[in-house]
Amino acid sequence: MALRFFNTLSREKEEFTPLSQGTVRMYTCGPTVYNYAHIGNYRTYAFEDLLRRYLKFKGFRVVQVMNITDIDDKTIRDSQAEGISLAEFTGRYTEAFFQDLDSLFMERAEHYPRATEHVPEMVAIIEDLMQKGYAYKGEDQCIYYDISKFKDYGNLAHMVVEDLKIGARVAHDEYEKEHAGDFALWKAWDEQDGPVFWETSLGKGRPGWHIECSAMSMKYLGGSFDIHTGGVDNIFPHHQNEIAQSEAHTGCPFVRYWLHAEHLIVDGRKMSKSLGNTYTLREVREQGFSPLALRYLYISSHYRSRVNYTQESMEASEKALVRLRDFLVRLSDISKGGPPSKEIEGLTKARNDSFAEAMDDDLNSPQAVAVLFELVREVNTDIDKELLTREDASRVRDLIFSWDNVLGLQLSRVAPSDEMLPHEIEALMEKRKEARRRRDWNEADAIRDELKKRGVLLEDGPAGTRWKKAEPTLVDNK
RNA sequence: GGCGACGUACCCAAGUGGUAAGGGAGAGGUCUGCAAAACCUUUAUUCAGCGGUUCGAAUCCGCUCGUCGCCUCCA
Repeated sequence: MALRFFNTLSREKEEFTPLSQGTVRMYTCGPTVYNYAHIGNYRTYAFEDLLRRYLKFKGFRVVQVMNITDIDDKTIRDSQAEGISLAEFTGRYTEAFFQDLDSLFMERAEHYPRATEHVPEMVAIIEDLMQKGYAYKGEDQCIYYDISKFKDYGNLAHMVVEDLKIGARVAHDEYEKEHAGDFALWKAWDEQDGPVFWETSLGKGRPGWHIECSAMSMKYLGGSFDIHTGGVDNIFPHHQNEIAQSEAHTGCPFVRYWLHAEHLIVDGRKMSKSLGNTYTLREVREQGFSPLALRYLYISSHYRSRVNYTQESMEASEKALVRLRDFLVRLSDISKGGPPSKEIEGLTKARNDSFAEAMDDDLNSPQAVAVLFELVREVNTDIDKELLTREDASRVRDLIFSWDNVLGLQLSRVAPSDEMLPHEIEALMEKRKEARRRRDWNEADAIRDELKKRGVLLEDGPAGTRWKKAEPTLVDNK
């Protein structure tokens, strides 16, 4: 089975092979730390997390770089509005960003370079671009990239430069550029920048936005690397500009596979400040949903489709997770001895093939999740028939854990039911057991209701009474 | 104006030529003192509409309707 990705460059699914065998180098556009990131941002980061996890599942070593944009118009503007330094301001949101990554159980990338720490690298590229004639200094002392010099400009976005409706969103006179499509590599200092500037050979000023990604990706990954990702809105102009800068600088192909994630929408509508529906992770929690349910929502639709965040879709996600967790608890309760069965061995192998087949096909995670649920139902049926031995259960559990290394739903951390309960809860359970023995159902049901109020749910089965917490707890046993 | 995407059940969502996955919700049933969990059955003769190609179309082509994205610093 071959791993295939939809490459924005060709608009086709292409078989994936890394430049150097066994290692994948990928650059993932990270946050601009001027605010708390919203659940739409995390949709893209979750896609990138899924990508890196699946590459590792396939046996690749992954070197992932995610930039932290800690200087741009917004960070400067908003830090000044608060009257604090740029570093203090961006530090706050950078920290919050990493906390959110942890809450969503995203793996850490290998590098998180900050733009402010790579200005010399950017300056070097800009100097080279000027020398080669791809860049010019405007009357305003800003340095611009001349897109007319780069013959393939528009190749990623599949746009013809002449067709661009100039000035659709930016005032013509905002910058003194030769062409409206030219973009700033270096912005000359002005009073609004306050203390934020670098004294360089290019003059006093600060870097433009696009150049940081070229400089930092190539520094950590080389002039040509395997994968570059981001949200669809970055295709043009950001990623197009990165190509123009990088390839003009190095003379070799910049990125081999461009992958872009579609946006998340809320209640069927685009997130926007005016609609007041740009939720942060904190707000998701305040609505009573867990970050893991959000993660489930993310992977339950394909990354190139829009995903719709609604009350209903989040409730469905929570319930789906409960079903998976209940299944794992059920597996761990199996004590039947005996040899492992050939049927379970065959089933797990077949399902693992289906899982990989789905993920190989451009990360079809909804299909992969469907395979997971099929397995759950099939094995549940076997458990009902008392066919499953402890060894079979262990095999199934191992398979699900290996999938979950990709999906990241923390199924291996589901609290086992032999966890210690507070004494008074245990006493109540014992009391109920007595009541049931006396067939005093009123008493037994009253105790069950009482425990439910305390967040403990009871399930009576043939092997005795099982309990679980209403709110799942995760244990750190990884 | 240019380029492009999408429209599958009550909701979410796979499926790109071989006869409609999966999750949630609803209904009925098995099990259970009851409940919960689990399992079984059930809910699209049909994939926005209309034509065409084909032995065969949700899948390919054309048109129509509808929703949406990008077109210069938004994930």
